[in-house]
Amino acid sequence: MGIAERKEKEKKEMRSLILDTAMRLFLEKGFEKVTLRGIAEEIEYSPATIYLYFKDKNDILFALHTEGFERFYRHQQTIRTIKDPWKRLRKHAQAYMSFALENPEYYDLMFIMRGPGEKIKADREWGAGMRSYDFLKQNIQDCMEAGYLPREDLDVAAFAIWSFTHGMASLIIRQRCGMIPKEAIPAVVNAAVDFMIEARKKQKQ
Amino acid sequence: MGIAERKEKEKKEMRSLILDTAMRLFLEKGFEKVTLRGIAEEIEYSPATIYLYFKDKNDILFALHTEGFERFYRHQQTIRTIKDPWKRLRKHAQAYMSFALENPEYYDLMFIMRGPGEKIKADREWGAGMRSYDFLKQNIQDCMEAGYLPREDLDVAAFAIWSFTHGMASLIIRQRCGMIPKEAIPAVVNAAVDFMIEARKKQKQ
DNA sequence: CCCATGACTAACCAGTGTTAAGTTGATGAA
DNA sequence: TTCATCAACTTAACACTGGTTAGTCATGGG
Repeated sequence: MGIAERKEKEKKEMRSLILDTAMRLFLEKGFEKVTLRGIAEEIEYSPATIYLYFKDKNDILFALHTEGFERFYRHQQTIRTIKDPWKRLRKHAQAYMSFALENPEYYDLMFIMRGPGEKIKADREWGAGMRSYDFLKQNIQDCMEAGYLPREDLDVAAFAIWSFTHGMASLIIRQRCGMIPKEAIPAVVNAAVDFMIEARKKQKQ
Repeated sequence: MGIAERKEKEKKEMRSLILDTAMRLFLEKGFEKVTLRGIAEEIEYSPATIYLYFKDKNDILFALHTEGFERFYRHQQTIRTIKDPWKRLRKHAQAYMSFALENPEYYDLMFIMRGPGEKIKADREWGAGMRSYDFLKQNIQDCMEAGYLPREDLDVAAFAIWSFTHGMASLIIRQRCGMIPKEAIPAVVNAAVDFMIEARKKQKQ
């Protein structure tokens, strides 16, 4: 089975070569500026070759989309081990931001870009996103139960916190923060998390 | 001067007809999906006619961009009359959100879309945005001075609050809130503002 | 009657997604 | 060793779309 096996591997490699290149072009050119011909040229194959590995252009964006949520979820899981719910929530926000800032292309695709086909809503695409959202909600609930946060509407709290981190991430990624010098951004983000979340901590009674 | 005057008026009307139509198409089709041919068809003129009123496509986006910041600033000014800084800050957030939700096309263009020509940064484009940002900062400072907020870093506080509202606005506009039923959105937004801002209020000592 | 102005027609040109048809080189049976 | 097969890959084209412009025409003020 050596040969079939090797071919299988090569096929996978080609797929991820295309995927990686597409993602890199996203980063560089942004937008729908990613073109099949562009990808093809970059990997030094003909445009038609790509169709041997992907159904069409959307299929590529789709694959990147799911891949993004996969990475995102894995990235979040690093905070699982933190015992104290409050510390965990804070790290949660930090992890969110570090994912966004270290993977701006993925973040953009997942949370900012007008979707490749807006119809895919109830699909397992959303499922992957939901998994992460539920993880956040669980974390907030733990904080409420531990007395760190007043027992308010869980959905509202989750939406508020998510909005806050997403707001920072998308302002930075879409370059609306001209007033903040680039090198100061991580510090400002951290301070903002303090301002918004840390300062909201209720002393355990 | 009757004739020249009338022609002047007609020219202005045509300009804003094009602008309005372009903006409406933005709303409907979104994206860079706005095409000169599309606008032309909509206003029932030939594509070439548009070039009599605008240099090129970017010129149109540009005009919409400035128009957007103009409206935005005017919208914000309605809260000027509120005396109590804390009430004013809360209304500020609400006004931000109502602008965003009532003018999603403008909001998208101004704060989310990858800019039509990213280079225009230090320009008066940014100036118009800055004016609104400074207004927010002033409001926050008033709250600090009135003892409603602890005297922390003003820039951090402004960035945090802006991020929060922008996060809500952009999640909603770019339809990442599948978990919230459409009709519940205004209420959730309000509750989130309470959660994030209202609850952060420090009693005057 | 002249011609400036506003508008239109028609086309150009550069892309873009996509596909049909051909080429080639390795694979594996005869 | 030979050679049909087949998958990978390419070429070339199709069918569009979109921004843009050159050339043309009608109308109405002077």
